[in-house]
Amino acid sequence: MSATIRDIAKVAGVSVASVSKVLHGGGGTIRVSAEKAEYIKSIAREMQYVPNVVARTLRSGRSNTIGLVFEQFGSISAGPLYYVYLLDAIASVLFEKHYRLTILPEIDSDKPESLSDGRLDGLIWCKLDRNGGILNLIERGSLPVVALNSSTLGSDTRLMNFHCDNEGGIRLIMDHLVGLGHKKILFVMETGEVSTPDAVVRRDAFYKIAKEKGLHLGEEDVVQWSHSTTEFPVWWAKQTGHTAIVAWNEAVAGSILEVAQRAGVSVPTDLSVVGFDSTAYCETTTPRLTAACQPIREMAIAAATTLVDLVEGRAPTHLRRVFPCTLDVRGSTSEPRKQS
Amino acid sequence: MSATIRDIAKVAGVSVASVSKVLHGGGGTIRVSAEKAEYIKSIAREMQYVPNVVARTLRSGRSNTIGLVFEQFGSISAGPLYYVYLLDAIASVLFEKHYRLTILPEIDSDKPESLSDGRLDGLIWCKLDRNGGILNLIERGSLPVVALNSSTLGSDTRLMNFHCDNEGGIRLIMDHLVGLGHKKILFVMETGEVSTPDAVVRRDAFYKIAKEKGLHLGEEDVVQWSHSTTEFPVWWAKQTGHTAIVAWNEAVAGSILEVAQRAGVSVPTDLSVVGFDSTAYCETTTPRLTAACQPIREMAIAAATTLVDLVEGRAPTHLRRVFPCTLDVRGSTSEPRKQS
DNA sequence: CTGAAAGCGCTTACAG
DNA sequence: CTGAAAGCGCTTACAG
Repeated sequence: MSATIRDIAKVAGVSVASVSKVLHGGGGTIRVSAEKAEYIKSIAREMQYVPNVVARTLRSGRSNTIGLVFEQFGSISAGPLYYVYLLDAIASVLFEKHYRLTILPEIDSDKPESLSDGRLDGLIWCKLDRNGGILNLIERGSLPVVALNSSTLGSDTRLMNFHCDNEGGIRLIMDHLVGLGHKKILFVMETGEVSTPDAVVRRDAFYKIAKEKGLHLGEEDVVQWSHSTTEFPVWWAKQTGHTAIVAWNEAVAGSILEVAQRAGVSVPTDLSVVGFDSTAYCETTTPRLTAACQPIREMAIAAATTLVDLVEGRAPTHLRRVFPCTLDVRGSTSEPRKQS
Repeated sequence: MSATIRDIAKVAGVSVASVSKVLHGGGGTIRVSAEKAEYIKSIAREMQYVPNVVARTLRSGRSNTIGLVFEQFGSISAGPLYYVYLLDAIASVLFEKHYRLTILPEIDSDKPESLSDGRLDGLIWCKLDRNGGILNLIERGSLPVVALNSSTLGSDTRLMNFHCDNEGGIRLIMDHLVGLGHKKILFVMETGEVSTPDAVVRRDAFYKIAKEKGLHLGEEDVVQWSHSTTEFPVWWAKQTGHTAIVAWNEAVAGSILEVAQRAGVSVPTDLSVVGFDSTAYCETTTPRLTAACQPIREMAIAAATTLVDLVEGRAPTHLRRVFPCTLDVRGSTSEPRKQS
């Protein structure tokens, strides 16, 4: 069909080695005179030669392609921009470095070893869980992997791990709420995301910091709601006395804002709501959402950059990088209503 | 490093052909007894065999990978969910059919022929422009390509083309506005997206339909603003007499809503604003955005499905599919203020 | 029913 | 300075 290096060699009357050298560099000892090189190039142009990258990959063992695994890729179109920022930042880095980006479906946990099937040079895994045994297989595998937002991994792994300081973020939130005068605070997780690494770590930080502050918050102050949040009105009717909600991420916080409005609950007058992530999404809610901010783009850029370093044989300086969070105070939090 | 088919053949004492047959199916005439097959499989498991997909691709000419080209990938993180829906829908279809999805950087228009470098079985191209000469090269090339939202392509191409009925959408918008009593309407494009196929087609439809309705709208009723829209207050101060704005997409409409609010212009009381696309984004603006709705997900699903059909040798039924638009009336449009 | 062998298109040590 | 040849790991006609 399309011309190969061999076809060109034949037409030009030289060896395939010379053609390879001229067209693709490489080839240590080969040397070709300038005129001959020009000639080969002209023939290649004439024959509309397109190098077969698959063959080169097979031979060289390098595909110049990085894989990306999103746990719950579906949530990308939910509205909040967390995953979108991630994708955008990773893509920018990779494209600039002349890598391609392949989105993988959620991995069949039976055979993660099939990731080293030659198509990928490395992998970025978002929200990798320490459960599931995938972890061991990945560590054993030959494929360089960088974890992103997989806080529960702990430090007992040789996997590169980039995540934000979730505890620090929750601390900022709690400082803010307690500073406003809130004492009874509810932490909301989402059914189906209960075992998401970040969610778990944030919940634990919630307990820990509440205790530090002498708030006496316990299991009854942590709930799991489904995205459709029929639970909210029921909960509100129970008059539990909570004056503020901390949602584990901005998506959940956003849907709480909506349901609260429909239920006639006024935010922040009746109830303060705080989220986590703080993308531009928080500017579009009504009221605008107070949220802990993690530097998603920066984290994604660091992860992608490091992975490429790893692939190209440059040793990374640290195995683990934790990014500090900040707090963006917007309109969804205020002092609690006077106790009635 | 990792075991190959040949290693297994050696250990099992059979031919590589048999191993290939047992492990990957295929191989027409080969027949292997049940016990021998079991034995081979057990050896493979023992040796932790992982098939090299790159080698298979080189041999078979099929990569099971589809490429996706977004013109202006950067805009994905701007907020509106148009591109996100597209990505999500395409990914779902491909994953289900066991294809991988590779995001490509914007293509070097010098050598689109390098797309057929063996790594892709097909390509989905969003917002492909008829300019640039890429078109011809693609048509000539051996790679199956499906265009998505590339309305300006016209019907003189043998490229598959899936797009919405932009003119129909603009007609719905104009019917709505004129029905409310608007006569002087501004069409807003975005600098840098002026040559985007959809934008061009929508602008032309705007002219055409305005004329049909006897509105006498001309060049002074179409403007290009930059995303930072410093232009809005300047334009508003000129008192042009426009009572409604049609933005070429929801992103532009959204930023107009913001700037208008900052400029103290009340929407829809002082000014009606309409957008195009109508993703969930339109529910998050203040006020909620009236917009023409194109069935983005459905279109993306159709495009991806058809491309896979094409790749796998099933002939598509039509070369071109146009999807009708609808109108989602929300809070950003109302009757014009009484003329003063 | 099974195996030996060619070949997908490239790169790269090696020999001249 | 240049070319012939092996080999990346697989698949598949072909011969036995």
